[in-house]
Amino acid sequence: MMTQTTDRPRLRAPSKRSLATKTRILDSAERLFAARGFDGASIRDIAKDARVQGALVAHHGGSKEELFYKVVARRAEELAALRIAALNAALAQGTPSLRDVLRSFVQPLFDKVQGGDAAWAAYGRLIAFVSADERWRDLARDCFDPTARVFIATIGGMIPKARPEAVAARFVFMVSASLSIITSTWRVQTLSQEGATYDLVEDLLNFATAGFEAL
Amino acid sequence: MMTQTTDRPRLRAPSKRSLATKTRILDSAERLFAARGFDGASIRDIAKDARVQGALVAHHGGSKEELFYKVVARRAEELAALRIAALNAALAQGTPSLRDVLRSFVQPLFDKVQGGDAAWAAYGRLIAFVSADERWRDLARDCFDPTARVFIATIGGMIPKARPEAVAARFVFMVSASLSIITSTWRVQTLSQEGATYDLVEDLLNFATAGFEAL
DNA sequence: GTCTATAATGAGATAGAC
DNA sequence: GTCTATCTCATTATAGAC
Repeated sequence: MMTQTTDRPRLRAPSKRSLATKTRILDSAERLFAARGFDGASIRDIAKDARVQGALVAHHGGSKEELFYKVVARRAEELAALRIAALNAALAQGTPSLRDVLRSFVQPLFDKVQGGDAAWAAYGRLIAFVSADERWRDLARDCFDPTARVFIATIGGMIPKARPEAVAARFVFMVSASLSIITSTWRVQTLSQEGATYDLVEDLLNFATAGFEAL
Repeated sequence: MMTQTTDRPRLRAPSKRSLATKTRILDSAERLFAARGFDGASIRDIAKDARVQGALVAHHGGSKEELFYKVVARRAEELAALRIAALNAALAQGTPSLRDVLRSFVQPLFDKVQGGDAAWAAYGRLIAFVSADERWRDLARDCFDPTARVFIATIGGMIPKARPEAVAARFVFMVSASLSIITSTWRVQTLSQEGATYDLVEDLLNFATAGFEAL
């Protein structure tokens, strides 16, 4: 997975220009992977989009698969930190509601996705791709499972009678439903024949909270 | 989209052998598209898997995109019929519960997917791909929206106070969660540290029914 | 309806100069 | 760290014989 073959530290830090190039490559890869999927986006397209020679993509990203990993991992840590911070803020209030806990998982991503940053919007679609395709099983485990475990443990503690598998299953259901907001908002609009915008995140929280409380 | 350029009927019916070949091609395409996605599966792989020359795939399937459409559409009609039949059976009993109505949508696919038929298992993954990628928007509309509308109307009739958009949104949440059973059962097992099998369909129905009833 | 053969393009990866 | 150039292979699609 790593480009470097030894564990020795690099001789010098990368230059500012190099870092900027690498960021541009990762940004382009993120956008194109999100738009066309892993196989649908080519290294050449990514290089062109980043205004860079093809060999540079290999230099900064390694193989195509390594590049995909780097793109997904890049924002995963920030997202995890936001979610854990939101959870801790909720827990600090004494006895948070189940809805507060679920919100602290769901809201940070949507704040980013709907916050006007196109890169985060792309990243949201990327998460949906990763979650829907067993091919990225290891990647999902590395990037998203640690946070999920914390939330599942917290939720389980709030519903002592519930079996752990039932909590985990409902959590996966909720995550999947939340990603459908990113991939399928158009579908909700088509099916309800409504053009108006509509706060799907609040609706998801209503739906999921009730689903958990039924335990 | 169609291979024929005119609407005139064909001069003669396809031979048995031709039909068998076409079926074999669609079966292989279904399996490989489900395993690797649209871009990940090549026409060559499909031809090889079907033990057929590449040109025959083009002859029976048209372009790669047309082939994908045909594969998805092939079982969509049967699935829709099973769902509508289950719904009508539930409605014939007088006043079915919301859970019964939701089950009549969800259960037919899982009966097929878990029924030991590998082709239907592949088709289930295919539906998950189609649902998660806006690229197949038109395909999803053509193949799955008519049935969805019937169910949304029925559910809406059972919860008169609910806004139509809220019902449609919850329906999309439920569909997405149900597809996560196909794509992410391994994830539930990993996150709950349980090796045991577990009836996720019943759990999904509990989750979704509570989510709808909260309206 | 089936096949061989091939056209035309694009893919990922890398060697080696600077 | 960057670039040019190129290798090798796979891709979809189609022409034309049978």
